[in-house]
Amino acid sequence: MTEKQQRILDVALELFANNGFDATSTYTIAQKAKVSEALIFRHFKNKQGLLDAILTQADLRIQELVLPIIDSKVPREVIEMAINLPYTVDISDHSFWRLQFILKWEKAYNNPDKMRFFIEKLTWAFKELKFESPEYEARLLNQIVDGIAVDILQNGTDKAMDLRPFLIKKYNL
Amino acid sequence: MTEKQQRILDVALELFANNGFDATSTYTIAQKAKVSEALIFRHFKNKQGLLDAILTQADLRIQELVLPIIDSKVPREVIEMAINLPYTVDISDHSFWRLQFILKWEKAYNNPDKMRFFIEKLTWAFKELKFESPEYEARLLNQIVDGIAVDILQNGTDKAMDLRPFLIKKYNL
DNA sequence: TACGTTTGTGAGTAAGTACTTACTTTTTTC
DNA sequence: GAAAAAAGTAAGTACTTACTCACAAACGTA
Repeated sequence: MTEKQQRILDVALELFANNGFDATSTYTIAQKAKVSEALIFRHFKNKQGLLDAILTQADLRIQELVLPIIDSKVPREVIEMAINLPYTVDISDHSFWRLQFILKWEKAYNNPDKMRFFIEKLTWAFKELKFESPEYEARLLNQIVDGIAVDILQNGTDKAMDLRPFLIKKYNL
Repeated sequence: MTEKQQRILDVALELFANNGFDATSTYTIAQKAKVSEALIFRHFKNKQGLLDAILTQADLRIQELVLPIIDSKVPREVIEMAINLPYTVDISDHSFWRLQFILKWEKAYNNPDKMRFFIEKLTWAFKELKFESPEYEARLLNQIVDGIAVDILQNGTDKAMDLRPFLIKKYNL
């Protein structure tokens, strides 16, 4: 991956995340990345290929973020890490996460199975902690975490209420 | 509002909600609505005006849905209605709600204040019910309801887990 | 140093795009 | 029932879009 290639990906990610895929032209991407428009097509075949390349890099980053939770053997820790998840995302990664959530609204990119292992791990943790309905608890917490992430991404870290202490207490951690 | 005008709005809503605003051309809208493309511009001035008209109708429908909750004087009922909210939305209104959530990702349309009265009512209800942190509880429930709505809209009523009984029990209603 | 391969570009192109104009038809109003 | 207003359209226009192509520069390797 050359430097120009990565620059194209970075610019495209930012523009896709903030203006949307369809509202972003390859011409604009080329200009902002300071390369010729043709280079985009040389490297990524077409506009769709550009998005695919971004999403391939994306999947790695997502796994990276969720892996410590999947790997943990301490139920309490799993729940706590899940609650903290949306707050630990670096601001420089916000564009990337925005794109992730935006694309979920397009059928082709909405893959609920992606979060399966995460939900299963939560279920396991709640079961270990003797919660009455681990499956429901897991689903609920997953939705809460998702909701908090959306809130932070849409309104900024500062405007979003920090629910961590409240949730930690609620779950008796 | 003539029949053709309403037909344009209906078609535009569906296309905007499923393909996105930018990916939907006025030509396609006209074709599906079986009117000339020029009629769209005659009635709604431009493409943006078309979206604005849709959103004006939208605001009324949203208020309609939330009003019974705002009006209720029974705390228990307020919480219960809030929990049920996403499940009571008619399937024929799904396009409309999808658009609402999609547009939230564009700064110009993201107005967190829209939900203020709803959150304030929840806060009031939790306070009445002697919950320890009514503000936090309200925010959390708002996010849960939002999350459930997203889940239903993205994955369908059937695939989404029904969390109602679980939540009703959790809140001791 | 020669040579194949990769990286890069300027100048296209065909197919959209939102929107306008000049005009006709229908409806309303007195 | 005539005149005014509103509803409707076909055929454009100016511009943007994703994408191609012919060619040049840089690079790896023998």
